Amino acid sequence: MHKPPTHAARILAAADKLFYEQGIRAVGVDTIAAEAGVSKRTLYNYYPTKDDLIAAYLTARFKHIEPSDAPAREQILGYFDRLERMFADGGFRGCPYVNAVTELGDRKHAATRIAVRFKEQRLAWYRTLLARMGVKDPEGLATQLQILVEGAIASALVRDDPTVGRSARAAAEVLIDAALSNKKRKAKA
Amino acid sequence: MHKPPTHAARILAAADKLFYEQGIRAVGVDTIAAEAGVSKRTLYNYYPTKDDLIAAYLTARFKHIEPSDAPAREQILGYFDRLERMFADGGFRGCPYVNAVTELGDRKHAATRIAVRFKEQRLAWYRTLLARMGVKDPEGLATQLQILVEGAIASALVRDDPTVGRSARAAAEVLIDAALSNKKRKAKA
DNA sequence: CATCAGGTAAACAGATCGGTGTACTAATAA
DNA sequence: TTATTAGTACACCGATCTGTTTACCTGATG
Repeated sequence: MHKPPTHAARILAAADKLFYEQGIRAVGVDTIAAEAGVSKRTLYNYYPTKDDLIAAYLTARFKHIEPSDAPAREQILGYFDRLERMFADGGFRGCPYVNAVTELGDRKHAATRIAVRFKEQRLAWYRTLLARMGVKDPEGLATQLQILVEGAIASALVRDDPTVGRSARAAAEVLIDAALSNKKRKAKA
Repeated sequence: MHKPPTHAARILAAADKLFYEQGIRAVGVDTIAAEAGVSKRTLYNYYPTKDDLIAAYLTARFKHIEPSDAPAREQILGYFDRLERMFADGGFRGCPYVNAVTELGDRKHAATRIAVRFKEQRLAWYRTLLARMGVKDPEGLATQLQILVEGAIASALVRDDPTVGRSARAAAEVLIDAALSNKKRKAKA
């Protein structure tokens, strides 16, 4: 039973596609309405301003992840593998949250705040898994893993080369192993 | 003896300030002309299109660096220190090249190609220094260092927190040391 | 003095931007 | 049947965009 998508959903889908593929500032409201097959009036009925639509776009992209029961190290490295797959899929255009921050350039914009929260959520995910692994400084290493992820995204974008995902993954392994052997050494001392 | 800046230079300085602070798409040609204290006609006389001005903006930002005679490891870590200082300076808005790629979203745009060349130049710098240090895979580690730099930039931007520079530097140390101890181990074997 | 390159200010062109107002239509519920 | 709701098509608003045109000015050079 396929429920037909509501107007709001079609608008959001069109905004997601166009905003991500072409950029927030590059796409006009008329274009989104046309892509959604909806009159501009209806669009403005659901999303009173373009800023609201931008915020909804980023909110809808916000995929929460929770640490699973799988081994922490595998979960983290698997994340890098998924990254590389995203890079290889045609049409990769970078991180929508980082892109929104740079395109809008306004720290008080609702979209910027959503972006910050997204990155915080990701950071907490790394931190939880690293703490479970018993590394000495989960917060610091979580930040470093996040740096690797952001850097892989940016590098894949400007180089147009998905294999940086593998490089980032390898770096993550070295950092994690170093943090673990550190712990062992400390434990022995 | 202060030579008065030429019109072309004043226009470029205005473009640099406004493009970097507010974004390429967010700034109009009229605004740049006004900031430069120059008529719009004069601006278009020096830079026939906005795209030309964008390309000139990125070209002017292109600071070549050559490996110096200082110890390679110090040069690389010093680069991260300079990064952190840039983050802490008010008005940091990310990497102008990455920003241009995301804002323009056109791989054939002259500005995009300048961005790619810039990153290649940086990569070559790391590679040369790492090769001088005798690490096993200078190319791979250079990519990883570049990932750290890009990631630190993106993270500093969305977090609005300069200290990620330190985290990236620490990660770079771990990666470099691991690559060196690897080499020693191989040499001993 | 005459010329002319290089600058100015300002209007203009044509397109697009975010957002509204209006008049019409189709379906639904009282 | 009639009133209401939710949608459409489309013109319109003022602002802004890149880029051009026009008319004027000014200072150096012959």
